[in-house]
Amino acid sequence: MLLSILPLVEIAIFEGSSASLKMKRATCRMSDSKIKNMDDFATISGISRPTISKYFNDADSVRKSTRERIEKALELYDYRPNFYAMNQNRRLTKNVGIVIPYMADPHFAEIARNVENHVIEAGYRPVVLGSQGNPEQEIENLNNLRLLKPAGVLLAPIGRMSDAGRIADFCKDVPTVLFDANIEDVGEAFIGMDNNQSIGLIVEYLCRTGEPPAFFEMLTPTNPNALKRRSAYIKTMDRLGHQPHLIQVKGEGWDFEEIGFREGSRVIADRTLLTDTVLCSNDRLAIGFLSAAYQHGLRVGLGASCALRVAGHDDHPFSRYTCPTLTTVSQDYAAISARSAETLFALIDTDQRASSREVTLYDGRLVMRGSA
Amino acid sequence: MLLSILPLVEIAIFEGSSASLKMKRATCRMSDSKIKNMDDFATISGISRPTISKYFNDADSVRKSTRERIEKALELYDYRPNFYAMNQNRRLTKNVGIVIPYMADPHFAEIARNVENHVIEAGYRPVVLGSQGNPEQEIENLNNLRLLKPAGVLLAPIGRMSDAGRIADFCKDVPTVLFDANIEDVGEAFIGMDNNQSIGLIVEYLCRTGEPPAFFEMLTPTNPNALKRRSAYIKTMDRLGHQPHLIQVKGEGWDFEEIGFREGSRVIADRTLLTDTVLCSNDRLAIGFLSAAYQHGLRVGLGASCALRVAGHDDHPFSRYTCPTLTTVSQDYAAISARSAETLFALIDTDQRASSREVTLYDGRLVMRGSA
DNA sequence: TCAAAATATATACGCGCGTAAAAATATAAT
DNA sequence: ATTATATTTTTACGCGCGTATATATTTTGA
Repeated sequence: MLLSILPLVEIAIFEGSSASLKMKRATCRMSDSKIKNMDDFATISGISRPTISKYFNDADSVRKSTRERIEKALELYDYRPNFYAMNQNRRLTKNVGIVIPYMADPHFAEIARNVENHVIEAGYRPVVLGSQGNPEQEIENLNNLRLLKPAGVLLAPIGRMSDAGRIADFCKDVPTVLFDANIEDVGEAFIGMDNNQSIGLIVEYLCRTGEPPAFFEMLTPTNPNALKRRSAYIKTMDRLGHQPHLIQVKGEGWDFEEIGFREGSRVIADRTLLTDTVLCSNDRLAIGFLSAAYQHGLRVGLGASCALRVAGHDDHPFSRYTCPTLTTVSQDYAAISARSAETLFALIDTDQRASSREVTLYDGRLVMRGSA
Repeated sequence: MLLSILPLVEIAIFEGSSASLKMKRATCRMSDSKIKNMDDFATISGISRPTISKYFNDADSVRKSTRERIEKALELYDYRPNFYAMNQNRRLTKNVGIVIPYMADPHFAEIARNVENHVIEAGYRPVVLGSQGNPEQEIENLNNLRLLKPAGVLLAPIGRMSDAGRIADFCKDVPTVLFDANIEDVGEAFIGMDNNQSIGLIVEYLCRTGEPPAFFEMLTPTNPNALKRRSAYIKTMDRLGHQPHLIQVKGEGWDFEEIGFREGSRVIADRTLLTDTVLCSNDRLAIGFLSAAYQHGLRVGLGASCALRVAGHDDHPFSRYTCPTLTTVSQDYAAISARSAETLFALIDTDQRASSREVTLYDGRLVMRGSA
């Protein structure tokens, strides 16, 4: 029944600058008036509400003397406009939505953090949302963003499972830049990494330093990057004159370490591995695989004493702490997030849609660690 | 200047039941009317707006025939009330805030997920917020929750750095149950784990199966549980007639793996370790320590062939994939989250503050894996 | 000093929805 | 059928703030 639609809302508010907050906190105690709304604040500050409203929209839009009076009052009474009421009847806000596929994945958490900073620096207010790997929640996040009337949205889609149609509908209403994972022809632009280059890089490295790698991946990956990596692997192996060897394991959901561990264990136990080198489609799978190898007594790493080489992809925050540390390809987070933000702000500023959908791909960088 | 206060908002909306959504999606295409608000929907459904409003507040509060008419209309036009406008002038909402210290930590992500489910089951709408380890953002989260007029809040505080005074202020206005980390006398109740019991458990286990453990921890831990664990360690060692040995390392922030790795490396290199057994204050430190041991060629685990035993605390989702897998104490997530939710709902239902602040502590369970 | 330009005020309405009270209607009970 | 009860409708106002317009007050420039 319809009643059981119970939305879950994740909200977190972050204060960029804090010095002023502390000041306010220190002084506001003396006058414990109950400033409930803008009207109250207008009254005690002796300034009309429309002017106060203007100030909060853009502090430089009021006369300097007025601004100083307002800020003096702000130090006495720590009033702040109601964020939700604010957006209710605004034409254009300074809100920028940031939607990522999975909050609990440190990989995405780091990306979000990065993008967030760019948004703050540009004078916008980031609104970060996680879709928890659930395409319906992804749509829900976008619908919810709509209510905040965002100036634009930076969206890293879940991927293959995403409801492309409804996302496209959203993009018609709100300027949206896709990043991390592409959906063909959706959004004004896409910024991501060049899986072709990055996989080529690590496959070449592995081939040069030992046996050609097998490719360990999920049979039906959620992320479209995974599919690109698969074909990039095959292409590179072909180019180097090696026979591609795909290990496509079963598994659904986002518990990649578990899948890497379970299927890695199986592969090792079955002795179906035709090579001593395994390239995993992403670091989280590799982390599980490493654990499986350890438990089977297989020493992973370079050199004669090792039975196996394992490499990953993404430079997951955790890959520095695996045993051995994980050789991988790092994404240029900085460039991707900077460019995504820039692209969106350019769209917002020109107030027009992109004439053509621009796709920007950044190169990965080889990170040589202990595992391969 | 005050202008630079740029709040960051994290929002995610989750649809509990989805069958109805799909149905709506399938049928709403036929009539592409632009239902913008409740007035529009009232008009097309032929029912007055106050009744519609009543329905969305509680579907059972309207006559069955009316309800059916509304739901028939809902299938044709997929209208949903504006969440933010809804809360604007409500006396009491069904919103329940859930605030956790750090979103990107899989440990807290799992706890949040658990609590969330209980809130949904009770017919409330969870609003999950992460404080990113930042006490100001924690306060900001609470302030922001206030705007949503929540029926209650489940708060896992950052800990030692939390602004206890302002949190207490919040608790005066909104029924709040603390969990995971306690702040003395703040909130209506606290539900957590019994660090005394859990540390006693693992210290006893370690002593019985090998050398008494040293305690590896941060000198100035963020989390108050860490302090309890420290004294529990000392107490248990005393009781067992062993000399406590604290290894208190420097380090700030939330990058525990890095601290565990860096300081673990130092301790191992310095040979200041007086024992072959190390109990880490939490799993994330242990994960870093394990990595350090591996890099120093120290074999970790039980048995004669191993040079070191390492144990953790919490049963972090990742501790199943370390090399070796991590022996630890698991928190009773299920019990803690269930009890926290129950306690809050009892408070909400009776509509009165707790007569006395109740503290409930659950036992930990020993998880014997490979590392000790 | 005085007019022109810039800014602030007063006033009013809008956003999308909650909620209260009285009037109208439908249902249940007799 | 009639009365009593339960629901719905009408009407109106409130929440906290954006925004528009006319008016009043500065500030600026000459």
